[in-house]
Amino acid sequence: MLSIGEFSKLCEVSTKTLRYYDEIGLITPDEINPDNGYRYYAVRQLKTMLMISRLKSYHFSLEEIKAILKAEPDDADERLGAALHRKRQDMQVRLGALERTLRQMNADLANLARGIPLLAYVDRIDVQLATVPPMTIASTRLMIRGEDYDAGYGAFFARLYERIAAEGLTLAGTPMTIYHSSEYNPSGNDTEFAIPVEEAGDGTRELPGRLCARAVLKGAYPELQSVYARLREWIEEEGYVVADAPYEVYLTDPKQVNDAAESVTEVYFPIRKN
Amino acid sequence: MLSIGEFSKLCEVSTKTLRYYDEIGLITPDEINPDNGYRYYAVRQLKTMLMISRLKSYHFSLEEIKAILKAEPDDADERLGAALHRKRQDMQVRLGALERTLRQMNADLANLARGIPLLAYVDRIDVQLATVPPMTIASTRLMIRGEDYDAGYGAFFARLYERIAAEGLTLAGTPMTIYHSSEYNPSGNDTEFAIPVEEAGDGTRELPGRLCARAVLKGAYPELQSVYARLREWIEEEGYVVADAPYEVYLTDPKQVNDAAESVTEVYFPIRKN
DNA sequence: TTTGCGCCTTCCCCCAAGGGGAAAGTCAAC
DNA sequence: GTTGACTTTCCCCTTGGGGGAAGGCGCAAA
Repeated sequence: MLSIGEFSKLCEVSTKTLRYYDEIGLITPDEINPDNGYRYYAVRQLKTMLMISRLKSYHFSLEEIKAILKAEPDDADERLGAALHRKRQDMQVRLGALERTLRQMNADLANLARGIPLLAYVDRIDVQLATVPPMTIASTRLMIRGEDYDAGYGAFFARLYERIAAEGLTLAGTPMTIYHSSEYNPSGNDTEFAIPVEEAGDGTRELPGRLCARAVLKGAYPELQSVYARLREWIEEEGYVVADAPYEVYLTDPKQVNDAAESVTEVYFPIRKN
Repeated sequence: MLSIGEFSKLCEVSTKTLRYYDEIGLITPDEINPDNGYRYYAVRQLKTMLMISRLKSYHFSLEEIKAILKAEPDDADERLGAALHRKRQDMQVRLGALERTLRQMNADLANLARGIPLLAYVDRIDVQLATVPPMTIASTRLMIRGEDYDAGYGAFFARLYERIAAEGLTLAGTPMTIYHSSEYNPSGNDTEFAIPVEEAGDGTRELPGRLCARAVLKGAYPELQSVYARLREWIEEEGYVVADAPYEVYLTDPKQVNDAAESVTEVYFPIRKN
């Protein structure tokens, strides 16, 4: 039997942590003195704690670790293997993200060294006034999360193309996305995926012709926010106000253009004079 | 002027987040209607928010971002550059740690695939009974954090060697560390760095001869905990109890052995029959 | 002008994974 | 028997917000 202090020292885990783990049921002392509440750990629990520490170093949450430890012996190894597999995927994704972040930081540091402010490029985004003619679009509208966007929009456009083909409609432009939400919500935003067509049909609607501010983005989508910022600056400078939901038009097919830096996207804000 | 909802949508940041940022003073609305408390953001604040988002993607804390944004214009770029530099270091360290973790996970997965439980090696750690003769040690004792250990112990042993040389003492063994703390505390533990010497002198003390359980670790220090676990198991099985603070003896010089896998460390637990 | 609906406000509680410290009880060694 | 070390519970704090309630506004349609 080891007191909490001894156990703590051997595991290199604070007593605070051990009490917390007891509280959440991750590892409960082998014995608790009913008179004074003192916790006593069995020596064999050192190995359990070793396992917990290792899984923690693999960035499992305590909840996940608990599930792994509670597995029945007959399928414990299997479940552990599966969990490790999944977590490895996870870690590889994180690693990739970290590497991209580092490249971005390096680019920013290089710019700074040459005396170029980080956001200087925003002011160089070109904005034009555009008169957009009325059009007919085939569209689906739903709530979608920002993170699911990348994975989802391919599928939505594919389904739209199918529907257009099934109805025998004629394509009249490249895909676009209309952002209807009045604010940003991480758990989902009101988004409309649309493709312009010649004829009206089932599941199509009319978009009126109108005046728009337009900017073109060549390159990665994460830069889209800066395009929005620049557009709003321009709109204010020129004395317009926003009249409707903004939309993006994808001039290049993301499936054809595998280098994100080569993709071309237009951003439109419907506007009117104030 | 943009309402909080509009601003939120343009920045792809929730209104909750914007109110929180206002609360902590990271970005406060350009104007607040004194009648109803409505927040209104200036269009030029979109660029500030863009900057915040970018710094957040670099894993700066909101507190750090605030400090960067509040810098006076004359040295803003300088401070930003310095902060980016530091954070890049940080990210590189994290990247390295993540890569090591992934390698460990791969090793574990390979073991599992061959049907070897992850902690099987613990049971194969060899423990012997050892009678340690009394010795004299030159030592310094202090509170040190687990994380500072790697960086610190080189320095402490270097100072001890200096002192031994200055006093003209004769070396009688390799460096060792005695762990006096009765529990593990992440903010610092009572640790004694010691080197055996032949003669008594200033800042030396006697270590009595005694019975010990000893195990040898070949390889990385992170495995030390498993050696502790195995030792305690052995001590219990054999009917002994721990009589004093455990200590480690470094048989190989960490400065000479650059491959951690080649290092050899002994772990001793002073014991007596129960 | 009223009504309705959507937007905005504050307020409070919640998450992970514990850390810090207080007040009180207990153990063990001298 | 006393002291000092150890342990207990309890409560508040951290980061970066999310969820939802209750109530106050604003703008457009009827």
